[in-house]
Amino acid sequence: MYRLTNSFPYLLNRVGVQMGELFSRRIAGYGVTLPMYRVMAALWETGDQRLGDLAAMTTIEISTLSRLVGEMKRRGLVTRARLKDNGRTVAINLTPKGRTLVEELIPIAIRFEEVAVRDFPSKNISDLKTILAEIYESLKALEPEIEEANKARKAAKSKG
Amino acid sequence: MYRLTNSFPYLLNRVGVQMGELFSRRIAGYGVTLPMYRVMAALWETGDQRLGDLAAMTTIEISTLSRLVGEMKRRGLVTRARLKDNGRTVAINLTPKGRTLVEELIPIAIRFEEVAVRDFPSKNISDLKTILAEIYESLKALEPEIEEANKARKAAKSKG
DNA sequence: GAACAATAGTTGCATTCGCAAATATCGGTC
DNA sequence: GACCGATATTTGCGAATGCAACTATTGTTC
Repeated sequence: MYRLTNSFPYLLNRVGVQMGELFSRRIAGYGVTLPMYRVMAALWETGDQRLGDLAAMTTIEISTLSRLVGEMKRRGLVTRARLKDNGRTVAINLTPKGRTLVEELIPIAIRFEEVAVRDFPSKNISDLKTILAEIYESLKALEPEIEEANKARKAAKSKG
Repeated sequence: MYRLTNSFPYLLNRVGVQMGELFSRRIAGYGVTLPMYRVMAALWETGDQRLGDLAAMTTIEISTLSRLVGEMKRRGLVTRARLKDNGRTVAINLTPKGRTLVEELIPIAIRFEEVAVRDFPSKNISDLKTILAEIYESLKALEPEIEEANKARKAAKSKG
């Protein structure tokens, strides 16, 4: 018998939401939100990104990210500038202020992760990370059948 | 060197967001959103729930859930009624219509999960689920240090 | 049994979000 | 080099979200 509470997406989402909520509260005093942290940490790892790449890296929808980056620029955390040689793309980077801040926050993130996984041997955790990364790739296989199912439904609708 | 993209919350969130987005698109034709599905699947597993319990089970914030349940009631998917013996709590249940619908959707959820995990031996997946469930519990350990850090910060602020 | 605290849920309000449309630039074609 | 499709980002707008304040009911204390 199927149980939601034993399903993979449920267990995953629950941990994700909860970690996000706790981390948000932890960093609120620094004046940044969780999405802002994600953007800064992504830029800290890989600087000079285009908006679309940053969206893919952070899994933040692109229009949401556009506004978020605007706000972060206003606060002096990042820079955003059109490229000279290609005016339709922008390059986003950390400012020194943004860099200093994210380097304060990363140890907190490390601490959180450490508490989350400390009951398990590190081998299990690194396996788990590998699995998560591969599952992410596997999900691409679902795309076509989503299209197909929706197409079928639409066709049935217009006929009936 | 720390990398966001190798951190546990990042890998987790990415899979969670992506699965949610794909599943949303898959079920959109049935006229329900992902949060609605979560509520229905939770009620299918454990019926007759109070709002607060349902919020805990689904990790949906309680005021959001209150409105969501209202909308679902309006659509005839669930019932919501104050208890006779305790007027401050409500009991939420699936209607026959809601039950029929969720029983159509659950096989789709099963299918998605199957695709997600099919590259791994089921032992690994069940281990992974166990770990996710235990990590969720471990996170409670972070609560006190969040309070403490924020208290410390507030004290420093009022002094300086 | 009146007063007050605690529990459960709902609603006001400002913010965030995401889709779709609009804008801006680039690359190719004639 | 004007036109058209493709690519990259931004913006308009309605819906969803979450905190805090509010309402309603129950439990407790004197």
